[in-house]
Amino acid sequence: MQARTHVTLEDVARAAEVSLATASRALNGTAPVRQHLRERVLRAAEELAYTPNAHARALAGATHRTVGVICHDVSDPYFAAVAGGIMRVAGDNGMLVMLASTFREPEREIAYVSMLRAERAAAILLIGSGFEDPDWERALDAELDPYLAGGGRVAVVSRHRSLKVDSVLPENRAGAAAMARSLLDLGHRRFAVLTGSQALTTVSDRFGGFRDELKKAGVRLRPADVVEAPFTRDGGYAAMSELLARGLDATCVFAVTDVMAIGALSALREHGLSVPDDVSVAGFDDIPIVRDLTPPLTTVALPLPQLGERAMELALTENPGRRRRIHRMAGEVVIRSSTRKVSP
Amino acid sequence: MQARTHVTLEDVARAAEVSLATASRALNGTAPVRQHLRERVLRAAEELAYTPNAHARALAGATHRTVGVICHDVSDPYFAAVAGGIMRVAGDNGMLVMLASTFREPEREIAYVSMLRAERAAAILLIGSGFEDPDWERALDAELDPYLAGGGRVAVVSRHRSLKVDSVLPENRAGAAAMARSLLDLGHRRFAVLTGSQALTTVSDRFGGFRDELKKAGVRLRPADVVEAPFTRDGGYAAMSELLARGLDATCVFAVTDVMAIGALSALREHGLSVPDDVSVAGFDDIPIVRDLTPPLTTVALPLPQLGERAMELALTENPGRRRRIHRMAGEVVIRSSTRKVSP
DNA sequence: GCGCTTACTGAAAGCGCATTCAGAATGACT
DNA sequence: AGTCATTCTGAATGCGCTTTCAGTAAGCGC
Repeated sequence: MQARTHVTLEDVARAAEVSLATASRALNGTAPVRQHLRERVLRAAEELAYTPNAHARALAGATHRTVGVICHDVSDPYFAAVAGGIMRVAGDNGMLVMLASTFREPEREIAYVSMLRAERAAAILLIGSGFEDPDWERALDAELDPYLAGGGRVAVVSRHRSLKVDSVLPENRAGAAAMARSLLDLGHRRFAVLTGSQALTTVSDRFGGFRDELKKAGVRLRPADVVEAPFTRDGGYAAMSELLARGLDATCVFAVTDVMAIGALSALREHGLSVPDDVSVAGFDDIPIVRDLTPPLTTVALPLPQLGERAMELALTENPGRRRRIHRMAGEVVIRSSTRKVSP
Repeated sequence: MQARTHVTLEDVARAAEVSLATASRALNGTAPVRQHLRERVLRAAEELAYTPNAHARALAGATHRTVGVICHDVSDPYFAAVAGGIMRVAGDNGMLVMLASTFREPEREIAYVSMLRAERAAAILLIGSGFEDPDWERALDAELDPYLAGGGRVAVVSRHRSLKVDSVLPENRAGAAAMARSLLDLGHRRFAVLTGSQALTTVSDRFGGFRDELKKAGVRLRPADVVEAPFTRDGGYAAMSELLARGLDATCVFAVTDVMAIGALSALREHGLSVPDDVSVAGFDDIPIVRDLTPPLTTVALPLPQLGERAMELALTENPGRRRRIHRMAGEVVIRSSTRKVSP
């Protein structure tokens, strides 16, 4: 690096012919400063294009207006939507958001928490399910504990087992159960499920809620009816293809995320099957795009941006008792055209 | 805020019974430290769950490993894809990304640059077209100049007029022209265009490239064939609806972004028109989802993640001569099923 | 004009770290 | 053993800012 000679508060003070302390007070309004002095300071700052050094500021005790957000992948519409909500309220509160994508590598998650800790971020938000390996979750706890002890705020979205930390929890189980009921009401009795790793609470809740509701109605899900695949469009495509390859014996396919459902739709189309005439498809999340698919996807709608907004608000809000606050958000079944009454 | 009593390097040094300086050197490996001392320091740091204070570090002269990214809206698939690329290379280089969404408000953009400047971010990346009002662009320059002077790095993606700063430029004009040629080759002669504000270079390049290429072929675009709307799905929907309301007299609709094309597709569908049988539709960008639409969208494919990657690389790369480096990236026409030969 | 309160102002003390500089310890040679 | 180069180590300084703390000047009543 080169000189990097920045304008400092001292330069401003000198130009305005006041002391450092007065300049600081004039700029921040932390204490009364006589009119003409204040003006001189403000003018000097303006002329010198002074920008306070956030590091010096944070070091000197002013609280740092930065929050960290960790998700799996911003380019996934689900995270993008949640992140959008977070950034909106962060922006409204004058906060800067540091966003990190782990690309589903636990090492990165830990590393990012550590960096965020080093940044003394005012809050850390973890979005989306954790990792399957309990060792990683423990390592995460170990990283988070001292942060919390040091006064840091942590909030998680859709991440169950996480320590005693503020949480925004979509009601995955109830939503999936409601979807199962809707599908049963349409007359479906033979189902297939496209799922992600069961080790993730989001998945096990959605899957469990769906399966249990079916069971209540006397409908069984055979192991062969359930395919596990990565949480991506291609994962959904692959899972659906596998199902198709072994001869699909279901009138309805439920994917635990919309993104997977999109892949499924594509596989079905390629296979010459019509949705919903030959088979119904339902998803979960209601990411914005699914409204515009053909056919528009039946899904469990989650208020994605609000998930992020609530989490950010929780993290920004004082929590005197240090109790774990949980904010549950219901999902709502939205029947669109990818599902239909089963033909008798 | 409360106590926030953090473990400091001094604590570690004391626990390891060495001096501050030695502890620092052992932890950073900036100078040789005798084996047994180093081990003691490392162990102490481990036990105390020490995390260096990034602010103190940055203040003391170590370069700060943080980059700022400003876009219009992360939840837009275009920005999400570019941001994904940025975050990938940032992560690989141990950098933390601060992402800000302006929601298309110029005040926010300026405010964010200022905050990023205060954070002494190693680089600032501006993604997407600037604002229409030249005053804002000037204000932005004024904010950026001292940053550059102070050794900061700035890179922009798809933002023409911006000062002498490293740029990654998709070839909007050429891409649109190529698309026009493809469409002409399919026999189309009557076109409609869905556009954003012409004041944005991205838009005027795409629109201009398209229009000029048509003109070369002797095909005129009447003002009534061009509708301007916001850069969103709903903008595209509204623009298409307007066109439809006045009686669409075109065999092919070109939208300057895929996101707008998605809205257009929806409006067309609602209006009972079939794509591509009644009308062809083409977009620009090739955001991931358009492959899965029905029909899959014909579009100009831009390597979105690479746009971000290149920009980040430019910003991370030393630029001794301080010359403006421009990295152009070509778009490629991808014909899918939303366009067809015009029926005679 | 004196004492007292109130309103500002400035000098100085850190915040936590990297780093310089001087000094101590070690080793290699004569 | 004595000299000198080499390798480590620690005390001290400063990064830019906020914030005490100890004033100084102004305002007021008498």
